[in-house]
Amino acid sequence: MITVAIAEDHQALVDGINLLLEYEENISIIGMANDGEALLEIVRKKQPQIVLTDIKMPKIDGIAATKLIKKEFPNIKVIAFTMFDQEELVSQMIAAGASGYLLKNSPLQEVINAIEAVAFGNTFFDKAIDLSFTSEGVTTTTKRTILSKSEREILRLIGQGKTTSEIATSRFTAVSTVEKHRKNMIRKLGLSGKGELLRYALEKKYNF
Amino acid sequence: MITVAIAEDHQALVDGINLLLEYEENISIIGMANDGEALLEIVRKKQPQIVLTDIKMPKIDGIAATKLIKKEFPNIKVIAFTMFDQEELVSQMIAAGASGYLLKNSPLQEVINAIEAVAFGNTFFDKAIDLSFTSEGVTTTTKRTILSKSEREILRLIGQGKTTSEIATSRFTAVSTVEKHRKNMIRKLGLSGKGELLRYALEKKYNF
DNA sequence: AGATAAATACCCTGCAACGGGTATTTTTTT
DNA sequence: AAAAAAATACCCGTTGCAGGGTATTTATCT
Repeated sequence: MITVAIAEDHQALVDGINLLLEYEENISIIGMANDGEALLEIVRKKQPQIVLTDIKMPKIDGIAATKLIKKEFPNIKVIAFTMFDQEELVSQMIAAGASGYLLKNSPLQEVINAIEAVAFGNTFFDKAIDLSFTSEGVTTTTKRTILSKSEREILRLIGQGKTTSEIATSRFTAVSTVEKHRKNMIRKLGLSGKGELLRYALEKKYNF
Repeated sequence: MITVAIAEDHQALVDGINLLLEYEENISIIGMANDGEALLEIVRKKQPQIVLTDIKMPKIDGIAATKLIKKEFPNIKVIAFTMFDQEELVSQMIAAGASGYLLKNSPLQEVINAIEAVAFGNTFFDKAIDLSFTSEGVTTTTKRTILSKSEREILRLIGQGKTTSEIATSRFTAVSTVEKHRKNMIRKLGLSGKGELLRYALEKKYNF
């Protein structure tokens, strides 16, 4: 019997998965949560073998939740179940310790396949996911382009719609400094073009 | 027997609804589509009594699809099933002729309730929907700030990260035209500032 | 203590996006 | 057929963001 906990803020989808697994003899859902905090509670109490989690969630996002789970219970396998197939998110989930990654626009049957594959010790990544970028760096994960503290703060402000000069004022630094951070981030993240950094900031924001 | 057609681009959710309705004796799903175009085909061929449709969909969105369906088949009832609870969208769906509006973060059981209510001739709106704005204007709906067809198309392309000149090229129009549409949208939507239109486009897209 | 990374701040260039007009043609609605 | 709305295209000017440098101070990590 495989025990599973689900975290997902779209109740309709949770219900759907429940219905699907109701007739699966060897899979049992032992807990459901609508946010990351509730998920952690369930995990601590019931220690499922598999956690199926959304990335974009209230309170604690899926990436942070995964890190915490893997830290406390390295044996629990985590599968991401999300709408986003951005490389960044996939790689962050892998870095956090996820064993699988499912997209919501794939058939529900895939959920069963993924749960069984991961329970068996394999990894399971949706076929739509481009894993090319991991080929060289799966083991060395945390070497990836990581933003510095100031950069992340500025990125957050960009995501809130602040302009460069507003950010400079609120941080008591020069406009040129903020601009420099912007450029460095663009370079680090491999972006190009006018709106791309804002786009990136927004994708991260909802995002999780 | 109530006949239903579903349009929804998240296959997982379609599968979930299918599972749910499998054991409902008096509801039968006679067609499924992943985009608006396919939905219209199904509707024309099979003429279901109820159409359950997402709003954000490829090719033809739920609002446009609803208008077309209600124009050709006024007796077919349309229920919106979406993640968005924006006033704007709700009122557009009502204007388009929808009889119900469900949010994806409500229990799946609600789908059955809505289908049955609407099939019976009632309307069904998710309790999370704020309908206060309709009190004065249900009949006169179409007075709201609504983007035109070209504007929406351009907004979609903006959301995809296309620049003005790329959009102009792909639409075989002048750059100045696209710029004009941008400005008009900014005015209509009450926005201001460089990235705001992109931000708006992205917020609508993921909408969520 | 020495090396490395981060944060700070400035230079210059170019262009895409905004903000404000006006005007013509096409489509849609009445 | 007339009126209204949408789509087309152009004008002007301003500014913020990006792309390319360089350089100094402050943390941080061996």
